[in-house]
Amino acid sequence: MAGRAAVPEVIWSRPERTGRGPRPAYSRADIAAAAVRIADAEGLDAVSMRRVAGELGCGTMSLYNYVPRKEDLYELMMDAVSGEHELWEPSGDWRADMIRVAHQTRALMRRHTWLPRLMSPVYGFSPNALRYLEHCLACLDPFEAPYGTKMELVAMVNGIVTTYVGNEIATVERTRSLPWSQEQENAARIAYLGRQVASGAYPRLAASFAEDAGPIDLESVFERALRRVLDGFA
Amino acid sequence: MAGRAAVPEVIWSRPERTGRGPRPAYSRADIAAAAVRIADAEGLDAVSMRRVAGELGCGTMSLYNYVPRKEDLYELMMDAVSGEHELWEPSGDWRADMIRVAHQTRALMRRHTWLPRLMSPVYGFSPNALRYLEHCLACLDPFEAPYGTKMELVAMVNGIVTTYVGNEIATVERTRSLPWSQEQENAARIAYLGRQVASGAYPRLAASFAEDAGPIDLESVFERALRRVLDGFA
DNA sequence: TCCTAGTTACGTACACCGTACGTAGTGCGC
DNA sequence: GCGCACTACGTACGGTGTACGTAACTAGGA
Repeated sequence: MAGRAAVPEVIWSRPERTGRGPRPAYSRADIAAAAVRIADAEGLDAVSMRRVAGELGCGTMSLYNYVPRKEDLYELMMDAVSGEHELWEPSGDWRADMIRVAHQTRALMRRHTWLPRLMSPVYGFSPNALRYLEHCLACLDPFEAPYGTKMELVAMVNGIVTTYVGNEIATVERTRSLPWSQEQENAARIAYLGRQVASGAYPRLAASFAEDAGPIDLESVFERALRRVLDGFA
Repeated sequence: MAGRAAVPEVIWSRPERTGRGPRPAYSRADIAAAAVRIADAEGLDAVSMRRVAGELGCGTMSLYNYVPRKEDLYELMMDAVSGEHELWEPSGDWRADMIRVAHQTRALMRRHTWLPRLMSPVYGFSPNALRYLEHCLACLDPFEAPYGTKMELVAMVNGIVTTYVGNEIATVERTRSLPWSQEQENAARIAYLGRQVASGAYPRLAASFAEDAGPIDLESVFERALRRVLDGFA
């Protein structure tokens, strides 16, 4: 009666090892690492129970001893990458610390491009997620406000990072399964947009199109967005 | 040679009707409406090619005459709900107008709970998406800034709405496919969180937990976040 | 010490998915 | 009026998550 609970169950409340029966061949960390490896290399859609089991070298259904549902596999993955956050002694300048947190999270997400798609408060309860949240709150110690407000700030920063990185990598991830390249895709969409805009139906869009802003630097767009949000809090 | 292009193709650049051959039995609007109806009622995962075809009353493969890939079905859905935005004559107060835009989008997303999951710049080229963007830019006419900045503002507002509504409905959507209710799920997670926090490993989290803030009102959390972002721009 | 109950391991099977391909019928443009 | 592009759609393939049944194993209680 390992899995199949008829009652809600957080995977983290299940002990990894109970003592009875044969010693499990893999740890949760092994499984998470295998799944993350696949997702990094071939995209989130390549992460199937069969594929992960294959990567581990066991039968497909054996995985279900460790992970009652595929959702929980995602949860293990999220916890594993949350563990990549390197924490530090808060500097005393909460604004600077939050900017550092945000940049680190952005780097994390660009390293694991499937992460924004999986981002959800549902995965906010894992050990490493709690550890990360506690660190954010520690950085916010000098920020005099109720914890409710601090939580809102953390949620906001995480939201911004997720949104921006998600947008940054959307076309990249999308064309992974398509028979043409990202450049071709972009060119086709720009061409179509140009035609629409030239129709005269969207004057301001046309003006925006005409305004030559030079090449856009994703990093600085992100930086500006982040600072504006923090300004809104101060 | 209707579908199956080896070259990138935006669905909107394909004419809905070419003239040759039998008159199509359904319009794109019909198809989008059917898909939206299913997604609203049973969740995005219930939207399959077979299911939509069944809803329309045609064979599964007939759908592929209208929609080369399932992705394009999503694109039709996104355009259809974008069309639900009701636009207005800008008031002259861009801040007020953007707040109104944001609230309307939030309502739209809460009406179609699958929308945040599908939100992506990839779908930003559809007719109704362009119409919506043009409207946002019109609202921002009094805001003196280059179009690049206005675009960043619109992206930011959309991002905030998506993030917040996405978080609001995450557990609701999640438990749709689970054998237990959302309330049970939440209770289980809170209970687990309580146990973790009580362990003493997360002092600030514990303090936050202890701080009785009363029931949280999602609407006002959203409102605060939105105003902070707009403040950051002004 | 032995027994047994709770585990691990995993093969088979089912219902569902997206969609490639082939075939038949239809009606517009030349 | 002919030809061809189009619509319609059945079949089939390789994939998915996972329910279920069975065999092997091992730690705890008698």
